[in-house]
Amino acid sequence: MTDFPEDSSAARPGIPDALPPCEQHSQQYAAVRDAHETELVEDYVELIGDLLTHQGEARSTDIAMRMGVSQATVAKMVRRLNNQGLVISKPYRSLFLTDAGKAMAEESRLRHGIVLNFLRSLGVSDRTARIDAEGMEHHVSKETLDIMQRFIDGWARRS
Amino acid sequence: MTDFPEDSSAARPGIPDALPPCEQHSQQYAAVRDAHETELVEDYVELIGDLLTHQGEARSTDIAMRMGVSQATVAKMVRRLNNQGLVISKPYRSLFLTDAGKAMAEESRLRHGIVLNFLRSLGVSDRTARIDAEGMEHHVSKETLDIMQRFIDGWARRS
DNA sequence: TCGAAAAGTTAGCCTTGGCTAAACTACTTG
DNA sequence: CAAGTAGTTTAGCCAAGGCTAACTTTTCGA
Ligand SMILES: [Mn+2]
Ligand SMILES: [Mn+2]
Ligand SMILES: [Mn+2]
Ligand SMILES: [Mn+2]
Repeated sequence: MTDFPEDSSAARPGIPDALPPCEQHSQQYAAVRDAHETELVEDYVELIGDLLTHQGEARSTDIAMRMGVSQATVAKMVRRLNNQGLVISKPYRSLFLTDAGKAMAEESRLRHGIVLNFLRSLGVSDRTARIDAEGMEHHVSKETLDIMQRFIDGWARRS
Repeated sequence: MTDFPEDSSAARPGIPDALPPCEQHSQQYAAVRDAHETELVEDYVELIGDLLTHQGEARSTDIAMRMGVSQATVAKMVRRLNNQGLVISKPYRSLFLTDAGKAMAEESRLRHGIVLNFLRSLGVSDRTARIDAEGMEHHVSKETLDIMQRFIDGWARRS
């Protein structure tokens, strides 16, 4: 079908992929480092949004339980989220999201849901799909996400 | 088709996913933290293997260029890889892989290739597929990887 | 209502993975 | 074969993201 005529290092049967040009190659790793910088923040904000939706409040002890991390670790991260204007926290009270936080939470929730449902529609078990999606979601570009969404739609229509 | 009867929090049309049980949820994040611990090591070892294959030698200056990172950073990582018994390095000489290193390189290369070709076969452009695969590869379970491989096979037969 | 348990905070420690600067070794070329 | 350039190593700095321990505040039940 497609044969990637624009890229001489693309896959051809039997021929192992050559190394991509240096500059492109380093951009791949840079993109991963970038994703990892924002990843934790996205997961916290998404989780806070989910807790607010499903339990009505987001307490740091619940976050610590869900994240599998100490309360001290949560406290430190919450200060960061506060400084970044994503979360509103008053001492000894539950957390809330700023408008920016709500936007990030919603965007993350949507993206996470697409990746999760894409894996499910491929036939991956729910348990595994959840584990894989938790990490994969942060490394999926807009282009890939759109393709996943279309794939889910096609699968839903067909089933 | 499948309706995930075994999991009440699985996707149903219109109903937003509930939060998974606490213990399962924390395992998701733990799996991501685990993946990130081994991720860099895997990328270095895979890259060293690729350089040995495609250029005949793996010099730390080339690694630094490809990774988009300073030579000092590479030197520090190489010492770690040495201590972990993955790489053989003699002062001021190119690097080689131990048997354990070769095994890890090969496993990573295969996994990376499956994820990359899976994205390509979905219709993702080569450039984007390479970027996304570089991060996704570390978050793909055996179960998902097998499904991706079968998907590629089906696509290859069909095209 | 008051005292204990739960929740939240703070301080200080550690490892990882970046960086720059400076010193050292190896390679290349006139 | 002697510079000079390219490659490598080491030292020391920093931020992120974990942890434990000790403390403070809030919540709850007898
Ligand atoms: Mn995630
Ligand atoms: Mn790889
Ligand atoms: Mn990678
Ligand atoms: Mn990742």
